[in-house]
Amino acid sequence: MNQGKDFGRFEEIKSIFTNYIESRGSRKTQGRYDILREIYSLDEHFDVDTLYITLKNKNYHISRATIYNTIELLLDCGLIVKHSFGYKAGTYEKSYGGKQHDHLIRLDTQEVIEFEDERLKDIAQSIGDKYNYDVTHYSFTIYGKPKKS
Amino acid sequence: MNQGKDFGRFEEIKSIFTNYIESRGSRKTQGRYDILREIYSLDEHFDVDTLYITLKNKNYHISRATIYNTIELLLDCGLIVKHSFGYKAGTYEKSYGGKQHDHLIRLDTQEVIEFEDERLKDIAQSIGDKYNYDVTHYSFTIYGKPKKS
DNA sequence: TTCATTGCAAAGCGTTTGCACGTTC
DNA sequence: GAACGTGCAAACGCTTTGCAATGAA
Repeated sequence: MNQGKDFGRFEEIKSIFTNYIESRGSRKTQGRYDILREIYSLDEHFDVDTLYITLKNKNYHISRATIYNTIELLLDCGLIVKHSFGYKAGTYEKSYGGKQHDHLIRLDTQEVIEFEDERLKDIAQSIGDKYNYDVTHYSFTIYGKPKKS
Repeated sequence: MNQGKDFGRFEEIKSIFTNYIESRGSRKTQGRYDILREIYSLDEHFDVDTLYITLKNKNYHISRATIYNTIELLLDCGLIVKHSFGYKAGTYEKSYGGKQHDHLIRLDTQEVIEFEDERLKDIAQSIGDKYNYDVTHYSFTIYGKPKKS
C-alpha cells in the first residue's frame, strides 16, 4: 500500500529535513515535523488551505502562517515541489520517493493527463551536468488539444 | 533585429488570433489587438501590471480587466504561455515564433538559467501522438543546486 | 438594435506580515 | 535567557466580479 511505502521511508525523509534545518541553524519544532508527516501521508497534490483544514481536523493546532513557513523550508530542501501548470497556483506535492510523472494539459478544458517518460531524467541529468548542478527534480509540461481527425 | 522579426510575423499572429476569436463567436475589438501587438513587441516575459502601465503610458485606454480577459483568450489559443517556475506567478510570455528555451532553477537563490535542448521537442511530440493531441507548446523546468565539488 | 465587451471599483482569495506570546537551544 | 518560531488577524497583491456604459455585429 502506498501510504505504507512512504511511511517506511519516513525516517529517511525526516532526517533529510533535520539535516537541512540544522544546516540553516533553524529550529526543529514539532509543528514542522507534523506538517512534513502529513504531507508525506498524502498520495496526491495538496494546497495550503486543505492541509490546514486537515491538520485542524486532526486536532493539531497549527496556523496557516506556520504551514507557509514550513513549506518554504521543504521547497528549499527539495522535499516538496510547487506545481504550476500555468494556472491553479498554490498546489504542492511531495517530491521524494515517488514515481516521476509529468503532465499533458488540454488547453481548452485544462484537463490534466499524467504520463511517464524515462528519457526526461537523462535530459535533466545532462543539463544539470552541463551547468554543474545537482538535479533535485524536474517538471515537464506539455500543452495542447486533441487532434481534429 | 528581434523586434523586426516578430513584427514581420505579426500579420500571421494576428490572423491566428482572429481565427480563434471568430471560432468562438467572440468580438474582434480594438483593445484585444492592441494588447496582442504590445505583447508581441516585447522581447521578454511580462506581467499584467507592467503591461497595463506600458499601455497606459502609450495612451491606450485599456483596463486591467480587459487585459486579463484578453490574456485568457491568448492562452486558450496558444499565443502566449503563462510561466510558473513554482514561484513568481503571473508571468507570461509570447509563445509563437520564438526560440524554444527551458529553465534550470537554482533552488536556494531562485536564479534562472535558460537552456535549449532539441530532444525535448521530439519527446513532447511523441507524447502528443500517444494521446492524439496536437502539441501547442511545452515547458521543461529543472530544479537543483550547484554541485559542491 | 442587441448583446458581448469594457472600465471602474469593490470584492475575493491566496499569501505575507507585525506583534505579542511560546519554545527551542 | 535569548532568539527564533508560532498564532492570530490585519494587510497585501494579484485576479475576478458586478454593473452601467460602450461599441461590434
